[in-house]
Amino acid sequence: MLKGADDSVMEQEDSASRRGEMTSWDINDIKLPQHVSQTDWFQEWPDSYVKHIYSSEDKNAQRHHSSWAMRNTNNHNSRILKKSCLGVVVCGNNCSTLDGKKIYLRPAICDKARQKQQRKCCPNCNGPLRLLSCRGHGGYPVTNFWRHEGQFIFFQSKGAHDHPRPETKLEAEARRSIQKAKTAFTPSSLRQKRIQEIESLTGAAPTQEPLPLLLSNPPPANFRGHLSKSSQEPAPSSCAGQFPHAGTAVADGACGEAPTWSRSPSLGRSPRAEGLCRVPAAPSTAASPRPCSHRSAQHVLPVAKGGRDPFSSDGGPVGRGSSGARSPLAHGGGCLSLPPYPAPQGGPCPMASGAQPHPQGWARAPSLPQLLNGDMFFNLYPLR
DNA sequence: CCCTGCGGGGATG
DNA sequence: CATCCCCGCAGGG
Repeated sequence: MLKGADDSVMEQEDSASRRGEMTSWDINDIKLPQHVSQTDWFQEWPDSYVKHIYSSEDKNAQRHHSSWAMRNTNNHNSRILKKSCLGVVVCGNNCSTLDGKKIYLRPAICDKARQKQQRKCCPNCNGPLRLLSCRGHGGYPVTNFWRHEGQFIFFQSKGAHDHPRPETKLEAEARRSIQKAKTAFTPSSLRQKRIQEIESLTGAAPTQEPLPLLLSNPPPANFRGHLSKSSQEPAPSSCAGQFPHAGTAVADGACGEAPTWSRSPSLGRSPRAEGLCRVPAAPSTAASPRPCSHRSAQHVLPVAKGGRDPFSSDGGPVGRGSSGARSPLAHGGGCLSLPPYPAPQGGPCPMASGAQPHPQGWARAPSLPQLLNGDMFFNLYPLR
């Protein structure tokens, strides 16, 4: 409300240290600052032990949103909401899209949905999907805390994400709905036939490929609806697909490599299991109704109760000396992880502004302002 | 279907 | 005591 849009980026850094007003408190304090001269714009990608004070009017803050995939964690304290990061879903084959981007899907928040998600195939190459869990906080997932106090909503994050950014919530939703729309026409059983029909008619591979939206397609009609609905939460990063440079920013050499893969030796099973998913070298021809069937391969994880996180690669946190092993810094910066999907004009990124100044490696944001220049930005961000 | 928040409860330190 | 996690439930889109 007091801020200009254009200073959102620099502001963060600023806000963090603004006269100690912002940092002199801890989410656990009995008393939090009562008078705050300025509230922060909602931060879409908070990272690295930051604190923010939002207006209690801020929709995103009210909903405790984050573009990181955060799930509710019970801390047995109803006054402070705690959420922990689920990491990011990557392609087990470490494939790249035609424009060189890596696959960084948003882990489903719901446990069940997440398990189901992992049984699906990479939208790009049909390979198996793998959940790269977050261990940015002493071997544990990064945690975010929210506390509603009077006129403000206090936010604090602990830990630095040690993985690429997943799709934003809107991007994930958009992708889902597109896919659904694509398959909606055909009642499952007929799908195959249908596709073949189309194929024969058009003489070309049906648009039914692995995952359409991957390579640039118009966003679903309802996308706009989504956006406008949440016009309060417009956004940046997602204007990906359409922006050439977005792709370059993505992972590539920098991000998805080595450390990433060395990470989960024990996932489910032997990597062989992936074989079930056909993994064409050339995604473009992969087409056809692929029955991705590496199902059983995954949920096999014997979930010993108490074992932590059955989904992710390994049992415990620090356990495998991982934290030291994969320092984000090793990846060189600039991993935007903009999803390979096209982004509707105006970009979905619901949340707001900024780019995080913290050079922790992954968290380099694509500077919203760069993507959306002035006008657009303002349109998306009605004054509040 | 899935997201979100709540809260009981177990495991571990 | 603390923190971590898992699970089911309920409300809502």
